Amino acid sequence: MTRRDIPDATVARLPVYLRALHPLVTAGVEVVSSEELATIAGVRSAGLRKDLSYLGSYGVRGVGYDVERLASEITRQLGLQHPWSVAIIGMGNLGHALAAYSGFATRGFRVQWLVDRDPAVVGTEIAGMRVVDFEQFAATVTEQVIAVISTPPVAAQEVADAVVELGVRSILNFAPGVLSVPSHTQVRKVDLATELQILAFHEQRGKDDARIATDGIEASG
Amino acid sequence: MTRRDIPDATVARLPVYLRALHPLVTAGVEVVSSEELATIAGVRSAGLRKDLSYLGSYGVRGVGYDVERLASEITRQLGLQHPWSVAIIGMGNLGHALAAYSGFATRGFRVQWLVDRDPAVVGTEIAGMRVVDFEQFAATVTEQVIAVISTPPVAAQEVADAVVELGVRSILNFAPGVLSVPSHTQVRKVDLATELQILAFHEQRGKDDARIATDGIEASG
DNA sequence: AAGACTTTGTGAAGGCATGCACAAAATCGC
DNA sequence: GCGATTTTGTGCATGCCTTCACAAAGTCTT
Repeated sequence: MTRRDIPDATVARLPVYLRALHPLVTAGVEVVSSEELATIAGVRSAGLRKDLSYLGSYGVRGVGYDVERLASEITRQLGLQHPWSVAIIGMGNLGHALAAYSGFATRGFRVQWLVDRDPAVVGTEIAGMRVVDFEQFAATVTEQVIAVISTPPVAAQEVADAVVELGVRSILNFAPGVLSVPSHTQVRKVDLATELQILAFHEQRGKDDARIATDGIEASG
Repeated sequence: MTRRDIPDATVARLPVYLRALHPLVTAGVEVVSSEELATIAGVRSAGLRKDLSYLGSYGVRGVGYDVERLASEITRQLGLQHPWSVAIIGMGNLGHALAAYSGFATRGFRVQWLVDRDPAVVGTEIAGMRVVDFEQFAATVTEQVIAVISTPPVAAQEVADAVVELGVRSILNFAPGVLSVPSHTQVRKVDLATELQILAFHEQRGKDDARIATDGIEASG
């Protein structure tokens, strides 16, 4: 059982497990069963066990998983031992909210740059950080950085090209529309209106179906 | 070919196609081939054709798809002929940004309620709308409504219970963590930190893989 | 009117993910 | 110590989604 090739579906769930583990770690719980953790995470226990098996064998039969060890193993696998630097580009409403979002810091990320091209915004302070223009950003980037694009749609491609040019290989894109990037660059997209439209479809169909989970995150009550 | 049971994966892409069609409609383009539209939407043409085939036969062989007809058909299928009412609950940074987000209005949604429980926030105006408390919201809801939960994590479950009680059957949840809802209620989740963590995993693995698409939205350039 | 050309719609195949069911492995009680 | 009990790890079956490849169906040219 090599630790290479973890299925994409599993990778997408590891953050969920990590999050589910966090309160247990804090509460000092030492051991958790796949059944319990699956309930917290909103998945099936068999799937959880299979997912964890890709990381190696970190459970004890008849007992369960060592909470702390499992959390640290997932953290390691996700590459979150050291925080990642994040640049938020586009300081509109959304960029503003993202800059102030505390969830990044608590989950392994450090927002290091707030970038905008509007001279009226550059130099102002948002959530305790000074907004810089793209040139200043480009001049100060040294390490690996994840770019978050929260510009208006028309500017998104241009920004993507520019950050790729800087060596960025991971982009989280909030602007609707498709980004063209080189093959070595990964893009994840969050489109709020799309999410609502999917909900609308099912709500309209209504009655028959329902309970469709995005990532298998939801549990019934 | 009944028009029931459209696969989930297809439903999730219909909004993308609709968005890709929009500029074509605006530009007055009359016909588009699956190849062209697939490029715009960032998918493969074969998959696009299969997806569209679930809606019925709206293309003409040797020609392509009538842009306007296709757009209106997808709009109809998604249930977007009439705008849906949306309530944003939790007027923190994110709720604030969502309230001001223009993308909802242009894509079939009308934000009708901004809800918060902080008395200091209730009554204030955000993006031209007055913030109400939950009681006022509950008292004025009549029609179908989609609830967007942008509260802190600890309040999310409580809010979910409350809106379900009001008859809401569709929830878009920005709060990390699992929501327990009755089986007739659908929840979609957007977790920003999770998205970054997935990026971090691939960036760390680096080199070998990359170009992993969230929804198959990205195109290479 | 017929043949060349284009593009859709779809059957079939392959790959991936999920869920089941159970053997393997550990603890606990006596 | 040994059998009962618990819980993991995983082989297998099932179902879903994607991709391929091509026949069907239309347009265009001559």
